[in-house]
Amino acid sequence: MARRDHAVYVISVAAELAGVHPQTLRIYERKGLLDPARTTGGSRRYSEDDISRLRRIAELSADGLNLSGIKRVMELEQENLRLHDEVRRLRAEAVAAVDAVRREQRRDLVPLSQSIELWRRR
Amino acid sequence: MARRDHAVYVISVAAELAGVHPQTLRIYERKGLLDPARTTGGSRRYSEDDISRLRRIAELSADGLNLSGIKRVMELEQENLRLHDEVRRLRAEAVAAVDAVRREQRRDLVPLSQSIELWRRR
DNA sequence: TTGCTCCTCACGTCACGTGAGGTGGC
DNA sequence: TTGCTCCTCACGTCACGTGAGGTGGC
Repeated sequence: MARRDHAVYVISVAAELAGVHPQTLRIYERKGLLDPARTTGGSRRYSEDDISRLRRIAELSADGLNLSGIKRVMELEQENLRLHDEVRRLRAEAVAAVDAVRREQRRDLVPLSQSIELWRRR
Repeated sequence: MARRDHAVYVISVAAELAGVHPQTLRIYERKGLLDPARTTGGSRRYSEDDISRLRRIAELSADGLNLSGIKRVMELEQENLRLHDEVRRLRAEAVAAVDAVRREQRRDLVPLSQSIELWRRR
């Protein structure tokens, strides 16, 4: 499987994979909806990530959103995903922190007989 | 100050406050962008919350989003706000949980002299 | 040369805002 | 009665997708 960020598809193939007109891809790019790589000759090359993004654009477009809306929605969805991850991370961290405190304090405890011994030798 | 969810504005006033045509408000409603209260006679009554929402709609519209996009964006913004709150709450909770464990374990500790006394009387 | 790419321009369609027109209740 | 509300319908404008037309490099 190719690296998802490896740009391999020319515009006609990308358009076919996304089910849209090649010219439409150029419009999306002009609107800032995606930014495919370019060959040294100046041709566009689309990655697997670009194709996913194109499919998401197609979905939102089918839902009736215009391009400004699609752009904003995809930004918000990304932010949203980041926040979901943050919540998951924080939940795990909270549990780990409590465990750590418990473990640390248990390490500080000493059996009574040993404490007495230490106290006598003081 | 009126309760923010208290519906007091008739459509002409709401339109004026939001800077749009009354007919536009009816379109927004049909599109599911907001849902003002109704009098028993069937007239719309807008609350302060509705006006805020209308202002946000006007902003997004000025940014070039169409109504489908505005709807989706406002839903995502709400979800986003909820997640931000969740993150803030979790951060506070994590600190509180660690403190609680520390405090609880400190309560379980007994001065050595007292421990010895207890041990002798056993 | 063939078939792609690049770009710009034009047209058709649709969404949406504005407004007119006719209705009914405070 | 006056001025609001309700609704539907029609028009103008704009966004966007499609396609044509002409160009240039593998």
